[in-house]
Amino acid sequence: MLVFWRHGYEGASLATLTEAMGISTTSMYAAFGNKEELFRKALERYTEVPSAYLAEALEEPTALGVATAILAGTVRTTTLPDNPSGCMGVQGALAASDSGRGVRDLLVAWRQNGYAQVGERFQRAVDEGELPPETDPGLLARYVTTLAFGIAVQAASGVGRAELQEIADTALRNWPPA
Amino acid sequence: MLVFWRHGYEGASLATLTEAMGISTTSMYAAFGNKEELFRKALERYTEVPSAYLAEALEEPTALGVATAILAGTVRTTTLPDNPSGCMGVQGALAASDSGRGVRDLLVAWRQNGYAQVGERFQRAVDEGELPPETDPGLLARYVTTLAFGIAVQAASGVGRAELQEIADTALRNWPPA
DNA sequence: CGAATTCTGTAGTGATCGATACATAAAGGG
DNA sequence: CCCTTTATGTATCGATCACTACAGAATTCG
Repeated sequence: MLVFWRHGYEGASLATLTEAMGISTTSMYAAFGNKEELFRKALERYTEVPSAYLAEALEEPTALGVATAILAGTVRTTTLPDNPSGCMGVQGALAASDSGRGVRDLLVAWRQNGYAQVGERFQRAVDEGELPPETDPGLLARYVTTLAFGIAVQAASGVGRAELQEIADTALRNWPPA
Repeated sequence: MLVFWRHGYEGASLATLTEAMGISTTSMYAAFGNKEELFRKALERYTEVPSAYLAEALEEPTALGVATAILAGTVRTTTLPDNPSGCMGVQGALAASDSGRGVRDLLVAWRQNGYAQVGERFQRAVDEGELPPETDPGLLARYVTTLAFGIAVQAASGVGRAELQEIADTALRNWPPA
């Protein structure tokens, strides 16, 4: 997972992957089938562990709490000292060759899924009367995820954790934004 | 340039590149030296043409005008119907293998340069008294570029122009954010 | 303990990568 | 008009890609 995270899908060679996993190519193919399936499993694990902050954030009692937890989790996960900088769901395959289109589409769906979950959570906040009834929960979710993806790109560019957290704080000082 | 824009640096093969340019590999190597130099030239052209909105935006009379023009230009350029979706400066090489580290670092510097230009422009706005003196122009620039990079990721994921422009409008409705 | 079965490492598959050597075609100068 | 020079296309280079065949090691079960 760390290799895919750091180098992306196409930038991670089988040799590097198997060496990091401590197994040989044969064992990897017996266990996963091919490189794309291995990436799918790695993405599942990434979702469950480093990106677990998303599911936890959705359980925050208020919409602002959700947004705050999402951005704080993004900042933390994209700037872990011993892990690659950035978000695997973003830099795993943002652009790819024809052979990597399957994984690229997988990550598009992964990001879309994150957006949809946040949108449903904000819809609930509207339904419950926490957010004004004229609020567009989809737009709000797109706004928060856009900030998160932007933070991920900045982290991949080497921007530090403190500065990114300041950006998150600044953005959410005005809430709801619309 | 379009091939690099669409497939990224490592996802663009020499065969695809030369076919799109209408020349043979020999002519390409005689003219540019190698693939990395070709990418540098393509990035220069990208900066001068599709990304020209940045330089124009910096000449807007107000800081809000600058931010508005940057985000509007980002939305427009990342969702051109006949061009690849997204920003070449982001998806060109966000993650890469070891052999692509040079280009990855080049794009990190490219994004950092964009941030620095915006920061200087906002510093001028502070000096001229347009923005409150306690404003941190660097933080403001990081905020705007974060939104721009986030928009680029969303565009690469297939989000449409109208929705992205709504996000930009929503974000800048509160200005300055800090 | 011994035979069958599962698993793992080594070596090598064709395909494609970026990059070149060589031969041919076009262009420039006397 | 011919020779020199520059530029281009073809065919191929070694390296590496994802992937697999085969053989030996470990394990399981009678």
